[in-house]
Amino acid sequence: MQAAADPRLPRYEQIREHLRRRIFAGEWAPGAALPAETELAKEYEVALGTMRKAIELMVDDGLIERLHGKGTFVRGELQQASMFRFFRFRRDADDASPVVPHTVIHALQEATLDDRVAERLSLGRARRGIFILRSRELPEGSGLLERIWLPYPPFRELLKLQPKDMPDLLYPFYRSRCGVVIARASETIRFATLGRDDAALMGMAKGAPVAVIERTAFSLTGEPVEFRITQGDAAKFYYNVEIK
Amino acid sequence: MQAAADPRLPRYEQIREHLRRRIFAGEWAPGAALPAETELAKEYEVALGTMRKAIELMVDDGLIERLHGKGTFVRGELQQASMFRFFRFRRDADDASPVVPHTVIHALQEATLDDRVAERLSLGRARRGIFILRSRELPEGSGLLERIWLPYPPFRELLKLQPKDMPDLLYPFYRSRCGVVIARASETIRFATLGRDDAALMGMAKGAPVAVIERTAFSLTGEPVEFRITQGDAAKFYYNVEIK
DNA sequence: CAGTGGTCTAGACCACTCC
DNA sequence: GAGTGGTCTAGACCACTGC
Repeated sequence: MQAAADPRLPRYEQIREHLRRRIFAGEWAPGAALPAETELAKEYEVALGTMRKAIELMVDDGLIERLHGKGTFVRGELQQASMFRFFRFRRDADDASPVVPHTVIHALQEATLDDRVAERLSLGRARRGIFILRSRELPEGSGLLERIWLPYPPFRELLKLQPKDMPDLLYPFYRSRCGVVIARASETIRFATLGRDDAALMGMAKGAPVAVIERTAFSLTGEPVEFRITQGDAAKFYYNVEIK
Repeated sequence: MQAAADPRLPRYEQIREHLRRRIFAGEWAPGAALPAETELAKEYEVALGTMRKAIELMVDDGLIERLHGKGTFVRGELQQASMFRFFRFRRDADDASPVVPHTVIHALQEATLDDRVAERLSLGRARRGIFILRSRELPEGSGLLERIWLPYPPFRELLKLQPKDMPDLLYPFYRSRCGVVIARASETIRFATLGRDDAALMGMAKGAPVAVIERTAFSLTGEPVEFRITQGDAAKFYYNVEIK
């Protein structure tokens, strides 16, 4: 049960790495509680302060979460991942409106993942996988157009679904039906203009400017498991960055 | 010398706040070293661990920086603030080319700050201030067009300059000539199309798509002291976001 | 070498949650 | 009240920097 990592690293780094592996190995499922810090300190034969440091680092990593008086828990889904956070679709910018966008599935099918997608998903070369094309619409009108590529395993399950049974939120579905927890994502933003087909799907003019967000989503184990390209009206794009 | 903050807060929070104030008050200039942690622990009459916690928080805030074996230093300028980080202007994406963009000053003058700008700078109402219009160009060709608004004090000094004496990098200049250190900034990204005049200045077509970055920059004391609107070719805009 | 920050210990007591 | 994480102490020793 001892950490077998590089002994030149501080103990708390070794412990962090070891606990991370145990979480990846499924010893504690997402949402489950880790042993109390005093337990873990005993188990790893270190002082409480050292254990706390290791745990704090994992909290910073976003891997676990601490709740005073309750315990330390493996983080569930990635939060704040909605593509709508990049856009201002609300009528009057009054905040408290947790409207769930309506989803329209245009395609849900097997597909060959081309080289670009295969590279993002760290697949050796082009392979069979799953392709989804969908719109996400708010009552106000226009919304987002989304293309999603998934590797065949572990997402084969999705092909058994009727489009009408597709959930609005995919990540909880990935977890419950495919056993994959999305823990992290990398997104790039750029601008482009709409091709004819996409324009028709979005109810916008051909050549209209759009913001394009490309997201690679990673599982708890750090593997890229989903690649997604989302397009939305550039005029409604809005994003904030804090630097220090 | 003791912290006079809310005594219900943890000691390390009180100490953090107190040290922050002392830095703002100029007790240690940017780049200067704070006393050693053992000294500070004695001064505040706390254990070393408590002092370290307070210091770690300030490091996370970006206010100070620790160097093993050397000391703890007040951070100098805001880093990574270049507007070019939002764009891909490089020829072949070969990285190691620290090219300093060439700056062209189109205007440097007194101006009345309109309500929108005055609000961003937390000025009661429209006031006199300074307006700068400049281009930042790379050898490759097109670049960025920048509008900058500054309140009259402490930037009056700038008006004595000839445009040819304006430095490429403003923040070090603000510090050395106006006594203002930029410590933090808030940026929003949106999309627009070029008006006729801006298009001419940028050597682009009227109506061409641009990414617009609006930045409010804050001094060490937390006051907004500069408002800036930067425009660049939307086709070259590129930004990355990591979420977890 | 002296002086700095980094790691680690072995405790004590407090604050919060839940039964 | 039992169990959890949060705060704090008073030390020890290690690792890095610069004279």
